[in-house]
Amino acid sequence: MINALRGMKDTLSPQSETYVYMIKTCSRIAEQYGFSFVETPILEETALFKRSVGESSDIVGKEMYQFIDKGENDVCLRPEGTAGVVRAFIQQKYDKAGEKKRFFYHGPMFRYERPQKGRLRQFHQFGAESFGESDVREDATIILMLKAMFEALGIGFTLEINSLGCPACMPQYRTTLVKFLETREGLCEDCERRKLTNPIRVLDCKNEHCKVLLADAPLIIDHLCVTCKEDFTTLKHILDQFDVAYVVNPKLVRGLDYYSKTAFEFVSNEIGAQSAIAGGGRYDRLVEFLDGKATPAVGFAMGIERLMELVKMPETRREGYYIAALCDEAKEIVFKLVDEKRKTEKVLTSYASKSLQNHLKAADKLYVKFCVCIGEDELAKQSVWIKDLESKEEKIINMAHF
RNA sequence: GUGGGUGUAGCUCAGUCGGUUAGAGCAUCAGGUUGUGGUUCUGAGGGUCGUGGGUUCGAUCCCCAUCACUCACCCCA
Repeated sequence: MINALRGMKDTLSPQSETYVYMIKTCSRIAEQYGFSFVETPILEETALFKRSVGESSDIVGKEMYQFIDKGENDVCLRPEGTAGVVRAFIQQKYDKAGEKKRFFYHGPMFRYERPQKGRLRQFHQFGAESFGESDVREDATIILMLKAMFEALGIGFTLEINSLGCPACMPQYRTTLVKFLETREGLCEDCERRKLTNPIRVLDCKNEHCKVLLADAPLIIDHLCVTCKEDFTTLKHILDQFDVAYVVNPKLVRGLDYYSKTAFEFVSNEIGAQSAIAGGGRYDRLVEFLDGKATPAVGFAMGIERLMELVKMPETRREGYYIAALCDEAKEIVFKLVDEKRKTEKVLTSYASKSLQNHLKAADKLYVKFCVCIGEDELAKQSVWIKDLESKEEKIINMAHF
């Protein structure tokens, strides 16, 4: 027997109904916020992710499904969605046009990790990216949009925000931080490495000893330039105004290298250790990094599998018809009626002729609203017997009027 | 990559201090005097007890390995 690969899952009913419901709900809301659907390839040139996500990240460093294709191209399955959308944005020359563009996407992402609760090798994200808008109100809007999505889906969350600074203040802070780190002895191996590659990430270290050593580390939030500081204040102000509860987490850094300024994370405490349900922020320099014309941008991604078990689905109601034969002679007309009715309704059937009791049981189980049967009596009178399984009303109507 | 837990019927799980034909509930299918469901009754089908090796007269049970699933670390959505 051949099984699905490790960390890869089939999604069947009823989970698939939840999946579809989530995509529909989030897509609708994204459209209301002016975003349009974009579909980009799952397979991309490896360089795209090395340059965008960053070689210092674990995602690129050790989690990519990377291989050489038959044309000798170094390619990989996308580990996240932003890079592809940015690439498409630049390839369409939207950067040069200078228009504001807003996109949303959803689909599979791939990371070669050890699977656990809320972490798969092939998982799905819903995300959105906004290009050309540098106003911090866009950052706030994206957070409000996410809030609207979670509310529509009945999902509770806590929101953490931070500012990572911009080219005007971040490098300076970085130097300050590195100097501080030089004074600390006994950081873990990972942190020693990060010190050189991406010192900001050291702050996010989960190692208890490191936490102690870093307790009084300088924080970016205290070293922001005037603009960044003002923007962060505006963001907090808007969130207050719209009753979005949040906590400022000065040690919140995004795992991907391209973020700057606003960074945020939506967290749930109901789904195990992998508690981040959505994350995002501003990445004003990424378009440039990928050879486009400098374009401010902000976006987010949410993990669909992590949210699936939190979604509160609307109540399902009985729906559609079950049409079946009580005797072999009725089979032919039943088959015809089924096909006819399917032009306008959901119709289920049985190819076997069985007792009324059996058909009622089957219809009930399939959770349809109407059970329709045709037997000897109905054939003789050219009628159908129909029962509403909710109201229990039943009647016999002319076949032509069914 | 590292560590813990678990692998018995389609599903959820019992069980054998190592002993002959391995059980239950749910689900499925067939019936309950010839046309009335969701909460009835009866019966049936369905298992190489994850795989390979070892110990033993004998292993589903003990030991080793392996694979899978799962949770956590790490990382991240």
